Formats: sequence, C-alpha cells, structure tokens
Amino acid sequence: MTTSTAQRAARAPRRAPSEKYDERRNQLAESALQTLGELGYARASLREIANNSEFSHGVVHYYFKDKLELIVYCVRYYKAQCVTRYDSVVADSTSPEGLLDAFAAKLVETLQDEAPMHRLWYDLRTQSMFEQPLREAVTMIDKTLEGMIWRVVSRYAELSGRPVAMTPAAAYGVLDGVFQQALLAHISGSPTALEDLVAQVHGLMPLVLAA
Amino acid sequence: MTTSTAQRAARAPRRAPSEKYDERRNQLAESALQTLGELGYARASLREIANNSEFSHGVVHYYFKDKLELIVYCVRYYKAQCVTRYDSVVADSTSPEGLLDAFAAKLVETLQDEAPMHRLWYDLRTQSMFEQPLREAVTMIDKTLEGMIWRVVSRYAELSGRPVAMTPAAAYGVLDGVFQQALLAHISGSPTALEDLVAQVHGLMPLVLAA
DNA sequence: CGGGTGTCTTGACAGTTGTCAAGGAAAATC
DNA sequence: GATTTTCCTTGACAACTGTCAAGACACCCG
Repeated sequence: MTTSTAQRAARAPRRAPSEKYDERRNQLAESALQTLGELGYARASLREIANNSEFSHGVVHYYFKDKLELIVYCVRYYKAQCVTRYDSVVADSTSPEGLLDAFAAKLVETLQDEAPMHRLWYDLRTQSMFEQPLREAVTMIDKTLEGMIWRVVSRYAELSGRPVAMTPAAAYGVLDGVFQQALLAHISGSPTALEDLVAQVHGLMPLVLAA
Repeated sequence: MTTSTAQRAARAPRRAPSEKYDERRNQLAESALQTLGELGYARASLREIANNSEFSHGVVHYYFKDKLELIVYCVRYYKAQCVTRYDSVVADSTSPEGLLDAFAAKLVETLQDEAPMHRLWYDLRTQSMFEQPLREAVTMIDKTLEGMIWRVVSRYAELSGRPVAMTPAAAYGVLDGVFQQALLAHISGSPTALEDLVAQVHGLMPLVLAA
C-alpha cells in the first residue's frame, strides 16, 4: 500500500514494456553522475540532481528507495564505463614502448575529458572510509580497477619479456597514486600536469618489471 | 560594529594576555579535528564540533569568521604535527635496511594510531578538488608532505650509495598511493592491511633508486 | 468511451545546517 | 567597588536536506 515503489523494486521487472523502468533508472543515474561530478557527494542534493535532469525532485523515490541506493546504483553504473578503458591499449600494442605510449596517452585523455568523474570516484572512495554502506560497492570497483591496471601491466611485461616485480595491488596503488596527484594538479590549473603525468608513467612502468 | 570578531581577527593579537586567544583557537581546532576525523568534512557540523568541546555552538563565530576559516585553520594546525613524523627515522638510521624497517614501522604505527586523521586528510584533499577555497591550504600541506617523503627517500639513497631514480613528486605519489590503499583496507577491517603495507614498502623502496 | 494502471509533479513534513544578534557572566581596568 | 572590555551562551533566523503522501496527467486495455 505504501509500497507501489517497493513492490516495483522487489518484483522481477515487468516483461515487455519495462525496460523503460531500467532505462529511466539509467537516465536518472546519468543525470546524477553529472551533478555528483560537479558538486561532489556531499553537496549534490536530490533536488539538484533532479534539476539537472528533465524530472522533478520527487521522481527519485519512485525509482530508488534511498539516496544511498541511487548513489550506489550510480557508482556501479559508472563502473561499466571504466573497466574496458584500456582494453584497446592491451589489444593493439605490439611493443613495450608502443604500449607505454598508448597507455600514457589514454591516461591523459581520460584525465582531461572526464576529470569530474574521476574526482567523484576519489570522493566516493574516501567517503567509504566514513560510511560503511558505501564500502561494498567501492571495494568492488576498486578491485575491478586493480584488475584493469593489472591487465595493462602484465601485457607490458609480456611484451618486454620480463616478469612483473610486484603484486597487482602494489602496481595499482602506485599508478593510482600518481594519477590522483595529476588529477589534483590538473584541476588546480597546473599547465604541466598532463605532461608530468606522461613523464611519471614512462619513468615508473619500467620499474614495475623485474630486472 | 558587527565586527568585534573581525576586528579581533584582523588586528595583531593583544600583546600580553592574549595568547589566550590563540590558545582557544587551538583548543577549538583540536576538538574540531577530532570530530572531523570521526565524521568527515561533510557531516561534521559546527554544533557537533562544539558538543565535543567544552563550549557551546555559538563560540565558533567568536574565534572564526567562517566554518571554512575554522577548517582551514584546522588543516594548518594538523600539518604541524605531521612534518616531523619521520625525522627520527632519517636521523637515527645508519643503514639502508635499518631505515627501511624504521620507515615501514613508523608508517604502520601512524596508520594504526591516527587512522581518523589520515582519512580526514584524504577527505580534505579530495574536497579541494570541488572547493577552491580549500585548495591553497591543501596544496601547501601536500608540498610539505612531499618534502617529508623526499627527506626519507634521499636519505635512503644516501645510505645505499645510489641516486634516486625519480622526482620528489613521483616518489611521494607512489608511496602515498600505497599508503592510501592500506588505510582504506585497514579501516575496512582487513587483518592483513598492515603487514601488506610493510611488504609493499619494502618491495617499492629499492625501486626508487637507480640501478 | 470510461476505468485502471503506470508515471510523474506538487506540496508538505521534520530535521539539520551555518549564521548571527542579544544578552549574561566574568575578568580586567581604573 | 564601578565600569568597561572580553568572553561565552542562548535562542532565533532562513535556507536547505531526505522523505513521502496526495493527487494530476497520460496512456492502454477492455
């Protein structure tokens, strides 16, 4: 009775016409991600999110139980766009130097074009240190990103004919650290942030391989 | 007229009895840091901060113009406790292995004992990607931390008789990345987070030196 | 065409937030 | 001891938040 939305969320999605339901959820998620990327997790209210969509603020509770459910859905939705980001780099490269150049170029490209999304990700990951409900989704994505980096690194090792000298977690931590630094520098307006990142990655990648 | 606090903040601190003024500011800052470390930047309200002190919520505007001025003051105040953290490691070590062990132990110690402060720092640094007013203070501290790491790394190189193979920024980014990862894992309850950090640091530090 | 269901808007609620003014208490000054 | 200055509390304000109920609109099936 109070539950038209709850029933909806619980029951299996209505067969024929209700990809529309999931479609709306994704539409909401995309608007939300844009607003979240602009304002950050804390300052992005449901009304602001709805304002940046073509709907009104009440509609969120028709498609999502909570603000948290929306956020978590957004995070997972966002993940789908990330995982394959460097697959072409891995697939198309035929030499270690080529892979390195392509990888660095791709890093710079996404840092430039999707800076709001990246800072949102770091925001959410940090917030998960304060809010347990976020932790599961964040941990899952973090593992996914670690795997993504690991595919690049191990392909790089393969092309170099040398084994990787560290664990997947360490390789991810190292590269994530310099990427995060470059993101902050770039958002702060540093004109050399992008080239610095390229230089750092070129300097770092050989070090992840064993002598 | 509306400005008893503004005058106060602007004019040079009253000579004799008014280290009390700065003392209160520091007292407020310490309470605020504790609350901020517990709740994070977004959820730490001025009332909550004041509740965790021995004062009432209105007093904040007597000593600080803004919430932001309080936060920035806290960040700078916090910095003072950080910079010298590894100085003893640098001063007391006589061999590369000894320095490495002492450094890793210190990292684990602070990760364990001051986890809320560390997640607050990462929170504030991330928030500075959304709020320009935070950026200046954050950038300043980040540079300070970079210098702190650089002193460790270059001392390590000195003891090893080999030059450092990367820039201060890169070395800081790398170590900060793995530390942040370990912090998240530790807060998430991973029982191996601390030993993993030790292992990663031991594996990583030799790589920052040139062959 | 009329009833019914899915979709969305509107308006309201209780709670919280930063901010500040008015005033009391305490301390310092004369 | 009286008065001024410093310090702190109290209470209020407007704005904003997540949440949800009541109802309007549109669409489809009988």
